[in-house]
Amino acid sequence: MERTPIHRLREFIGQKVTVQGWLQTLRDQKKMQFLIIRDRTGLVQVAFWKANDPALAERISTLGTESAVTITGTVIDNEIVKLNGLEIQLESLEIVNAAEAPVPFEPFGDSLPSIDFRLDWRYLDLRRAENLLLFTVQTTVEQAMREYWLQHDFMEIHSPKIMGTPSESGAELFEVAYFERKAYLAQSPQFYKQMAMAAGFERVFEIGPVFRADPSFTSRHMTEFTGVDMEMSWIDSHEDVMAFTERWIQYVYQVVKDKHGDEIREKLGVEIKVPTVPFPRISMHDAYVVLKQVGYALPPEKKGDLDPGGERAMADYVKKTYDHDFFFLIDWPITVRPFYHMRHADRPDLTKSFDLIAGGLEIATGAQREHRPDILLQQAFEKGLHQEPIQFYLDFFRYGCPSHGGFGLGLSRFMMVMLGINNIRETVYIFRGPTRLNP
RNA sequence: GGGGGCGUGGUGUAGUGGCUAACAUGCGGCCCUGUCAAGGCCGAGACCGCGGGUUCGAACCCCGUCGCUCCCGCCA
Repeated sequence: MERTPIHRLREFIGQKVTVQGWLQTLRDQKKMQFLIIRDRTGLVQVAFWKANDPALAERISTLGTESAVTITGTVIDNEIVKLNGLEIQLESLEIVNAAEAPVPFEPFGDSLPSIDFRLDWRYLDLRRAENLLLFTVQTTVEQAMREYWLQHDFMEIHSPKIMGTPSESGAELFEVAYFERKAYLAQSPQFYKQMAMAAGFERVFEIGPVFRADPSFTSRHMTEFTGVDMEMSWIDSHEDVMAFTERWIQYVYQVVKDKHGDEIREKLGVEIKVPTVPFPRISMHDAYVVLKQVGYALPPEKKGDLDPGGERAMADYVKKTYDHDFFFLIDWPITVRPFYHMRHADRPDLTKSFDLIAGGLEIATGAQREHRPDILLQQAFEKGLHQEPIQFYLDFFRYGCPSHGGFGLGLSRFMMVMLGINNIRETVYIFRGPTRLNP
């Protein structure tokens, strides 16, 4: 018999149905048993008169909560039932996979264990409605991102995650044994998406894993995460990249709001607010002026950069001044940016780059790239890089490479901001950190 | 790498020098004419992360250690 999802049961009043799901609650009384069954779409009460089949009643009595079961029965409209005013009168039940009792923790209890304990039992944690929603929304987010890109003539690429040479700094690379040699896990698809520009693809995107060997113990860092990257050709400046980015984000927010806005409000208490464009743009120079005005003292060693507190202070300022949750922090000094960022022609000390700050959190970094090989090489030397390891990259710019730029964005950070969740471990399917390799 | 905080039944907490370690939830048993955040009664379950010290006496104070967590650095 075909399975009926719980949220459609009302269409089957008076009919016999099969429901498959998890036993969330069992109320075992003298004459009757009530089972609350949950599937991905909702909850339903199942009622059973023990006298109808004492053997079955006995089996039900032994069921642990969270057991996976298949039940069949007749759907009854019953206004006495508080759960959606309907119930299933049980005819048969198959235990697909019994849950041991007790369960390590109660996913539907009043209080939740610490994040660390829940990560040990992540699959149970993921059964919670909030998590089901989060990853449903993430699916929509990625779909909307792709839709917008495809509507604007982007191509999807998949670049390798095993690299032969440390690309940028080398400090945060994981080393792996590669037959007789060493190899490295990619900490960004940066060079390869730029190669697509040299290849004449003109506009590309990639959603894929990136690895950072940073021993960071914060609520917003991971050693492996999903990077959302794009690169576009024939641009005049980083402004072209920002103009695309803000509309792309606006589109994603709109799709999520249309599709899940009510459920997000209901389950997470968050109102999805579609941002207006353009997002405010604030130069690093102006940010320093603002921070001085609002009395935020940056650590003295910060030269041309902001600390996380400074970013949050700027986010507050932008919220008050422009009523906006996003802003671009632009024109970063060359000292704090990588060698491949293009510099302003009239200000060789400033890069044509930006960070996207959302809700006070750094969620993306972008720039126009330097595509002129002689200047690029010179900038690499200035940063103390050696030519040989990056020669393959420098070669991209030798035989006709258009001007280009793009950004890299952290998917889980994006989800944190969109859904107002303050720990990245909650927004990633399975967390990887310096001391977390399981599950 | 630096700093702060926290480690008490399965889980979440209380207890901060006299503890026979408390409460909630979960678990087991019994009871209950349809429950619905079900309810009632009974029960099992922690030697208080680990090691050392102070003290007549330590879950509680001190030192070390491990784990977790948050912040800074770094960044998406």
